[in-house]
Amino acid sequence: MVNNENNQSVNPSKNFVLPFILLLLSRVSLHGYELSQKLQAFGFKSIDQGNLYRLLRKLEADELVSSEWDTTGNGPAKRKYSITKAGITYLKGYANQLETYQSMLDQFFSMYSSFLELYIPSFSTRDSIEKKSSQKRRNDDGKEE
Amino acid sequence: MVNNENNQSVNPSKNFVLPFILLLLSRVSLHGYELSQKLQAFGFKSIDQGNLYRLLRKLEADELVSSEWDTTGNGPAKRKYSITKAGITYLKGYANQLETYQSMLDQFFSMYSSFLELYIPSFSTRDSIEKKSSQKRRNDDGKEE
DNA sequence: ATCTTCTATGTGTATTTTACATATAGGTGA
DNA sequence: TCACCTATATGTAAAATACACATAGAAGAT
Repeated sequence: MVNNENNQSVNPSKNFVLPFILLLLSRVSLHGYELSQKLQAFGFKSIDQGNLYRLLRKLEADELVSSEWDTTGNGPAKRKYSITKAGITYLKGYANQLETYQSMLDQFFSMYSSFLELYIPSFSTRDSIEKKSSQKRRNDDGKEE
Repeated sequence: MVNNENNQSVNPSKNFVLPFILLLLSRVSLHGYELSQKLQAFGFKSIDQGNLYRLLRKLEADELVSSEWDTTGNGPAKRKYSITKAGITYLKGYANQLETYQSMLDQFFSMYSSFLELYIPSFSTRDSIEKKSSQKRRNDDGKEE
């Protein structure tokens, strides 16, 4: 799933949750259960717990994250995940993919507005849809290497 | 994949291409090969031809689209697809899903900007990233029913 | 004539991803 | 003790995707 070389899939539908995980871990170390909650707050309404834990072990095997047991605090032991250098590199790559994804959504809604005008003629006189339209943030991912 | 009831998956990573297909067909009837090209223009760099044709047959079985053979024009016969009423209903539903998807991306890039500032201190003085930020288009899908 | 290339629609199947069910175990409060 | 929350994990079915290949009409080149 995480490809060794930079042939990251261009299809945005693949592994959508992955960049969010890496982004969250880039700020602070978290364990799986916390991640699950933060992802829900992000808008992921149905992350499968089992698959999330499996994914984290896979990411660790691919060395995008590292983990250690956290026995402090209450409750059962937690496996605390941190992002690695390789993980940060991948985060940047995934962010680029998500940008193209976002521009596809912009195009979708631009065309979708026209569709609504066709089907609901009164629609164009309403101001509830403000087109975010064309992508401005572009061609700069903050590379410094 | 296309669920009969309105328990459409909330996970935006599923069937990302589907709403784009329905949107394209909402404007004009197209055959598979044309769809494939329009989707590439949309940004889908790697749609699998075989799976696209299979998906279209599946959509027809689910009655979101209908098809008829088009023997006019040159070349081999084309199967011309049109959207159905049910297809339009689903398009609206998928558009709502894509909106939540878009707001997730907004949140991602908002947080990602902070990440870049941490890792590339000079970044904040540059103006190449203009935050599109918070979602404005919301809570109105043009329902008139 | 046949060869290549482009258009156009498909099938077969392996791999990957996702969904759903279930197991284990520590801790808290009724 | 029982229910509930936290926390991690496995087993497996179902769905989606990737990759290979088949068929066939038409156009233009050699």
